[in-house]
Amino acid sequence: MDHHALLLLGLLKNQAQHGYQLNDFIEKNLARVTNLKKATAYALLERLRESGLVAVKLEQEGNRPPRKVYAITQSGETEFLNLLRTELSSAEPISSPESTALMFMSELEPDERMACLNIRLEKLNAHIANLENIPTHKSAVNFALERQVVLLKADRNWLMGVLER
Amino acid sequence: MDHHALLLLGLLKNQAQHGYQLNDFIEKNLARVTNLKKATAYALLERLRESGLVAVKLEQEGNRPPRKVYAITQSGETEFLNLLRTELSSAEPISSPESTALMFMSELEPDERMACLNIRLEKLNAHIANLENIPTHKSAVNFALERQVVLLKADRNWLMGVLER
DNA sequence: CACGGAATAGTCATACTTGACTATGTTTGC
DNA sequence: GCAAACATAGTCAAGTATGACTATTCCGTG
Repeated sequence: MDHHALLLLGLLKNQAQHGYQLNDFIEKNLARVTNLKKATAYALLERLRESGLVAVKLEQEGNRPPRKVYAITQSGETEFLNLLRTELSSAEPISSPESTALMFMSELEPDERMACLNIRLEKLNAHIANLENIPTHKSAVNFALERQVVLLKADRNWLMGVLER
Repeated sequence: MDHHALLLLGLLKNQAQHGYQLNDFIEKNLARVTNLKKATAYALLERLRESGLVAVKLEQEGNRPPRKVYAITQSGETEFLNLLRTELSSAEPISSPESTALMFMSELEPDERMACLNIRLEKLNAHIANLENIPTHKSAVNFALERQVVLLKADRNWLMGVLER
């Protein structure tokens, strides 16, 4: 949850926004580096409000449905910095679901195993190509994307090595 | 959840076990490649039982508390292979909490930023050293650990590059 | 100017996860 | 020969996450 809160607080620190705006931005620009989902974001915003880390103001534009505009509060800013320091100093093991599958690889017949891993390789390559085609991204996201590419490439190269054995 | 189920089914396919045994093995040997927690495992075992993927038998040894011994069923084996194929073919973006922090790095003063990242670097190095000191691990876990080391090293090397800029 | 599709703005039931807790049995150092 | 530490075997309340769903408004095109 912490990193989700960090993300929302960070975006709100930059600019007060309503839920739709936040989610739209996340879906369109950050989907590759975060897995925060829409419903989760709304729920989290509500929790942040309860904790006093963000403040809500109702707003209506023309006949559009009314919006809740969220703004970061003073204690929200403090919490943001605390979370940022903590997360930036941390290094958790990288545990993607695939690690589990790799443990049991040998339970499949060689043919099938190779087939699955080749599909995986294609997907990794597609992800990488996709990321590298983004026109020099908004600088904030930059580092996260760069790291993502580095990790994906390391994963791909390792996988290619395994396929050769 | 899928990969958690895959892990439990895979362990049970190898040998019928009770909850404590499973959790003990996971904590002691797999903590570096999975994040399945004890309470989660017990809850998941119950769900697997409800779905008929595992069968339970009560057992008692001496005066010890009675145990529920879980064994994989026929349909459990089928499901295991399906999950294995799916996960082995998949390639999700690697989204660790740190990615979010990296996006907001620039919100910290340079000094503090460097300090945090250096702590992170130390932790990455410690993780790597730790993994490399494991005496050639049980072969099943092998690939997952190997990949973990590869990813951690890629992460570390990238971080060192960033620190130099 | 009507109609379909996209944008806006969420909600909700359900499922999943986990820190903290309970409770008994076994071993070990002194 | 007993108290403390450790192993065994879980449970539970509370917190989190999300796919599926609702409902209104706007806009472009025929």
